[in-house]
Amino acid sequence: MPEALFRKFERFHAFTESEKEMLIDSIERVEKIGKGRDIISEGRNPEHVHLLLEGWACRYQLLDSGKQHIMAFLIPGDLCDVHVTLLDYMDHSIRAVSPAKVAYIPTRQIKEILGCHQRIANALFWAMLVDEAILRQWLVNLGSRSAVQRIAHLICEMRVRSSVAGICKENTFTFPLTQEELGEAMGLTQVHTNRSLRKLRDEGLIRRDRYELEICDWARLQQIAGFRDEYLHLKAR
Amino acid sequence: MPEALFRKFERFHAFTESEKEMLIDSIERVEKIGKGRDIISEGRNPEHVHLLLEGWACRYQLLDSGKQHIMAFLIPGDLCDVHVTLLDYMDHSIRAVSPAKVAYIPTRQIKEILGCHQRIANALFWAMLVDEAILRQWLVNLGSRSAVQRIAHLICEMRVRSSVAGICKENTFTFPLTQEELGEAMGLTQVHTNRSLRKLRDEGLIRRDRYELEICDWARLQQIAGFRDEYLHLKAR
DNA sequence: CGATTCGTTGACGAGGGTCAATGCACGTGG
DNA sequence: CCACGTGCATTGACCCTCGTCAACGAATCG
Repeated sequence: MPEALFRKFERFHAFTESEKEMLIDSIERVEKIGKGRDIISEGRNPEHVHLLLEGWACRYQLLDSGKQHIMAFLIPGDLCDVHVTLLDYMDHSIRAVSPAKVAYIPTRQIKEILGCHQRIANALFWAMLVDEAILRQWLVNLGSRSAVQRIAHLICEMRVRSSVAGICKENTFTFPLTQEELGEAMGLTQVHTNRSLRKLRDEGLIRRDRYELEICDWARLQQIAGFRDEYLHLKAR
Repeated sequence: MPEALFRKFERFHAFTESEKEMLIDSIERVEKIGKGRDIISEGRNPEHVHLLLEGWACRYQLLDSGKQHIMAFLIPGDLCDVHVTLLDYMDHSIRAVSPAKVAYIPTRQIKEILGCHQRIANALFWAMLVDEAILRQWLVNLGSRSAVQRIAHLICEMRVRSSVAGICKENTFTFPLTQEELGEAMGLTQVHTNRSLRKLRDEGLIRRDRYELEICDWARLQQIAGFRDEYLHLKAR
């Protein structure tokens, strides 16, 4: 089931069949989550770690102002909250931005794996470090780039990550965000997000049909965004 | 020597004397780093992990535009780059923003500790998770708050972290940033940073004397910033 | 078939960027 | 001790990106 996870981890090191089986066996159950529903809510420590199998999700936080800010997008193969194995408190929430399918893995199991299976533990650790690197890039994005650049950069990132997860065919992949959500992530209003997207479209860089996104000029899109993929640590070693 | 590190880790769990000794013994040497000098540069994988003992440092990245963006501030007790134990590539640089003292720990030693000493490994893991949580808050900061709020929020954070590290007396602590650096971190120009700082000063919230910063109204500063310290995971368990 | 959600467009204003000059505290060398 | 240079903070004038408010379309769904 979690092919996307294995594909991602192969960047770090390939798992043996028995390791894969162990991971699959640790899945307690799989659930479908409706679009817009929370997978985990801020506050308490859940008893499961969640692995996204299908669809997109986002980390987000509610603000005093009533607005919310999106801090990350998760795609198939991403673990939502290895955090909770060590932190006693979720400091943000995660919700599905499209219909999603989620695997529930008991926290206990993850702890056991972390303790007993060095190789898998390292892979999880590695995945967390990459997540952190992504977070840093988002920070640079918000802090130092214009609206158009920010959006272009996010598109570049999600395209590469989708490729790694095996859900990007040619130059087209699923990008199931409303302009409002895209704005919430990029620190922009929905209106300005709309205009910026339009610029990218008018320049012939991207095309959108419903929630499918096609990249028409990959080289120029990267260049405009200032995107370089090193931070995703793709090179298999 | 690394009292700040131990103080910080106590939030997670107290170390035994032998564990402390092991960490101290793993230090190969200690070096002074001049203000503005790089501790590690983007690119290759160094053979040491760096522990900050005195002074502040920052993670930063150079941009195509020639500008740079600061993605984190490090204070005594912070490990700069546990990353390099698993990632083969530093995707950003770290430099001293004030004169600093840095302990060099061979990567090999850290790997050994991660493999053999579960408790210490967990503590390192925990520290990384907290760093990630901090990063997420910075993201919210840049994405959803005004200049004054951003700066106020950073001040709140650094005050709490300084307390934990044991380098904040009463309401005063060392805040060795130029307005330019502060701006580079908050996504603002130096000029606007100046005006925003002035507002905080005029409102009687903070006072600055050289690089000492005094917080005059802690409650209101937090309120303006929208600061809540949960994300720092302070509660000792 | 409305009802709702999401995208599109316009008008206007404000927060923050840019450019540039000035002041102030140093540290250094003569 | 003064002269000078340098790094940093301060302030003003002006402009542009992006936010706000609001209305209208288009698509989807029960």
